[in-house]
Amino acid sequence: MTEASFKIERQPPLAERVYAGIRAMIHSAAFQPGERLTEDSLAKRLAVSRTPVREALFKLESVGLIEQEDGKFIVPRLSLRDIHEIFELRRALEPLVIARIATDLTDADLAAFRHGLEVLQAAEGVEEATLANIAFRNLWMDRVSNGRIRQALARVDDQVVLVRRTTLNNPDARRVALECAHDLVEALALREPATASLAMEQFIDAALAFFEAAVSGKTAEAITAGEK
Amino acid sequence: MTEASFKIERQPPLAERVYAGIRAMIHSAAFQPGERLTEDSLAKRLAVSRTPVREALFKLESVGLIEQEDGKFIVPRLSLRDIHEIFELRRALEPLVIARIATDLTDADLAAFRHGLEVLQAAEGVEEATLANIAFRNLWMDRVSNGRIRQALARVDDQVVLVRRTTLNNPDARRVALECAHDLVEALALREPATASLAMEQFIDAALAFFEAAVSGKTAEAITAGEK
DNA sequence: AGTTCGTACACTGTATACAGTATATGTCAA
DNA sequence: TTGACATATACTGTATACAGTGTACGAACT
Repeated sequence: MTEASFKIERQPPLAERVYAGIRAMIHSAAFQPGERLTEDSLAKRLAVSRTPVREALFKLESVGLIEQEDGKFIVPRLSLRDIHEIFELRRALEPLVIARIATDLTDADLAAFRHGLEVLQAAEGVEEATLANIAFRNLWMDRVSNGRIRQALARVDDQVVLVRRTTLNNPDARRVALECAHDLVEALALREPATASLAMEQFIDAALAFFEAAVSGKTAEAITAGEK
Repeated sequence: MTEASFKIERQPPLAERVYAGIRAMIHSAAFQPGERLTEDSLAKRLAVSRTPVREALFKLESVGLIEQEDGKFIVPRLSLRDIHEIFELRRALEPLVIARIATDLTDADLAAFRHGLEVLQAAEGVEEATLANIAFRNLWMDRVSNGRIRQALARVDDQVVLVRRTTLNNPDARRVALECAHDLVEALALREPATASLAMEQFIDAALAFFEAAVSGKTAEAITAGEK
């Protein structure tokens, strides 16, 4: 038994890797908002057949990362209305789950949060800050015991990603996010559900405010997108 | 211009019809919980190729109507835990949206709700009651302006369907559901968000109670499923 | 009889071919 | 120049073929 033999890793289906690939492209803004994605071009670009690409596209659509219109797939232009929708859903779910987490929190969990916060504080530059943010977010999302709620959150998250980059470019936003995360951890430490819930609401509201500022203030393009 | 020419109705893709078909089968309990669904057999049964069936299966999986396990699709056995998860999500979203609806309610909306309630009262038998219930539910779900929340609700609904039949077989459950619907409409009539929200919570809690009773009291099979 | 190996079968994953449809381009006539 | 029509092009929808893999069943060996 010289070989590592515990994990029999079957490589994931091609469709899944394609999904991850396109998802990553969208995350890194490889496509223009509103750009059309055709099966053929993606298939050629990724050197696979249309079939897995097609499957990946449908899955991306079901998750909300792309939109379908008469069978044509396009990268969504998030309007201000879309952003409000997303944040309304976040406000419905996230304070609730964080309250639950605050109730069930173990000391180990708390330590993990404190560590996540430190990483967040230490992060420099956009890339690092983004990663730290995602890591911090995962910290509590992973602790949601209700799988269906976790899934709903993950979907929202996928959409948020579409605009996150915009926000985190702003140093002010990063600073505020850090403060909010700090407050959140404090609240968790108290193990008071109501306080934690409130902290999360403030976190979300702050994020929304920055998104709005970024959208309405930024470029003419972004503004017209908001009027859709 | 003798022909009706407004709506150019292109018939929906086969994959979508297959999706609807399998969905309907699941709703009408055509499969055993835990039963495996293979692409070939469904394709033959529906007289189409595997391709649209495959697409439909993936979509069904993404919606949560079936599960995937090592690439094999199976009809889920809902455990008690699953049911709790579903209802927790409902409790998070539905009171919130009904509060919003209560705020924005027009007189026409109210009339529609009153009519839906009458239909519900007039319904006799399981089939009719089920239909009336769905209709009533759609009444308020259609009035959710936030498309993303509506989508999240629709997903939950799809899962609820998996067990609804069990509950509505019970005349007591039907009676209580009617009462709850009545209270809900009353609350809406007052246009008091908080009252409506509360009424919805009671609606959900009552439904959960009946589900639990049905699962834990009913058959040995159902009980073991609950222990999963 | 039990265990192990091999073979057949059943399915999924992926590629590819073909058909139907919308869209763009160009040509001809008014 | 403009409008209508025809043709070409690009793409999706669906079917089918083929490969790889897990699984069940049976035979041979111990």
